Amino acid sequence: MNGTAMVGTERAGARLETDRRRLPPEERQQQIVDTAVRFFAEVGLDGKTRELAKRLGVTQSLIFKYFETKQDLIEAVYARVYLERISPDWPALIGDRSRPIGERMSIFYRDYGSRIFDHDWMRIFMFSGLAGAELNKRYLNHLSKTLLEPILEEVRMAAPNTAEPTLEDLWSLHGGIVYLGIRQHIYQMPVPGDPQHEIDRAIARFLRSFDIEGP
Amino acid sequence: MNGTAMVGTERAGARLETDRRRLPPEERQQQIVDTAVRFFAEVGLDGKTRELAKRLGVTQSLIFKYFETKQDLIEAVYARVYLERISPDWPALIGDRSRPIGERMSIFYRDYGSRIFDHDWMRIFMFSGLAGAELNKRYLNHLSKTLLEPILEEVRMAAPNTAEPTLEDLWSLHGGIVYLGIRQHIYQMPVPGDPQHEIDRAIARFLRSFDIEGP
DNA sequence: GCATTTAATGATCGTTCGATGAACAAGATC
DNA sequence: GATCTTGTTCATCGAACGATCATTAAATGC
Repeated sequence: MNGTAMVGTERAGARLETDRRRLPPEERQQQIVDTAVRFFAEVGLDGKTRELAKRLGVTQSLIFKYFETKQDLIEAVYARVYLERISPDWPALIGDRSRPIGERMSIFYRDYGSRIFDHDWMRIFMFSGLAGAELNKRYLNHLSKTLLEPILEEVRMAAPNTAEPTLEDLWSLHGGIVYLGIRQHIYQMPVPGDPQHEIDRAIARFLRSFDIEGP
Repeated sequence: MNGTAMVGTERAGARLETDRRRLPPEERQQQIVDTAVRFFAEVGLDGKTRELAKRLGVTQSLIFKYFETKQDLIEAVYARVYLERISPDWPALIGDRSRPIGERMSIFYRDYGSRIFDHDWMRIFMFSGLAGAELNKRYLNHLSKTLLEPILEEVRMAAPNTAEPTLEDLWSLHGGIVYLGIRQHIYQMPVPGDPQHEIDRAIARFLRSFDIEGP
């Protein structure tokens, strides 16, 4: 199970797969982080460096050539995993009043779901949250400020002035959607085959309760 | 740094409250489980028995007099914590058609919330879920069968025959409510001071989206 | 082909883990 | 107050942990 690219020199295939492979440092470092993401997502941040090394097919000591401490490796895993979860396009999408709010929310949560309904992300986010990492709070605060609050404003614009939605209402909708991923990847329960359909239903119910047409 | 053992009042020969105390086995066992619940909820199931012993003010070896292995202790923690979370009264409440469905759901989730919006429970449930414990699945399946499905039936009874709610709709509502506790106890974020108010809003929105009057 | 550089290994350090068993002492009974 | 029971401590085990460092061998330049 060698996942990485073979190096240019192909010498008549006499090389054993268990050979000691010499990778460019940058490539090796990336490989370690890749594997560490999957590894820590499975077993938790208390996963042992020896087992990680076994998955990598290298010795445990090699890991410490690329990361001074285990904590440094974990930080690299955080950095890797927290990228790719937030798109800079979302604020523009949310504020695009040429489209109905239901459509905007549907597209947003379709994209959002495709990024966070991910085994590794879900579990590492939960592990780090339980460990008290500051990253989770920063992430959620950022989410609230740059996405939920703008959505709230747009929903208010679209709603007849009867009863106004609150930010907590949006957190509730958000929680209901995220809970789909929690059921699947944390509790490992079966979930509906088409999450987007459930998400659209949740959005439609939300908007309908404020007399707004859904997606 | 260790504040457990030292004595403040120096009455030589007098009864020292922090002395090595000899407890009835039943009492000691209960005390260990009590402390272990709080301890594991804080640091996770990988918490070390020596640190737990320090909190108890006893030696580490004493723990193994009452529990053959650490895993046995964890099972005892599970058993302790999973009790008290489900009331036998709920099915009768949910099926009581002399009251409007909104009121029944409000009362149910008020009681449910008072039981699960708990620091120790929330975290241990999440830790054990991440560890792949079978208990979580059993708990959630039980919840679905004995509570969510009956609620679904009652909501359908109360709804005009326009659009029928699904079980997934109820999971979505449930997730939105539970997410309040997750934000508070897992991510340690500030949450609204009156959770019941938010819960009632969520229920009202849910029912309203099916043209039913809320609580 | 030989010297140089440097990934990667292998052996090992000091520490800490869960767990064990002998020794000790608190409390009841007589 | 001597005796007995047993809750608790003390000392320690082997395994496993993160981390270190001298050694080995694959790539590179001359």
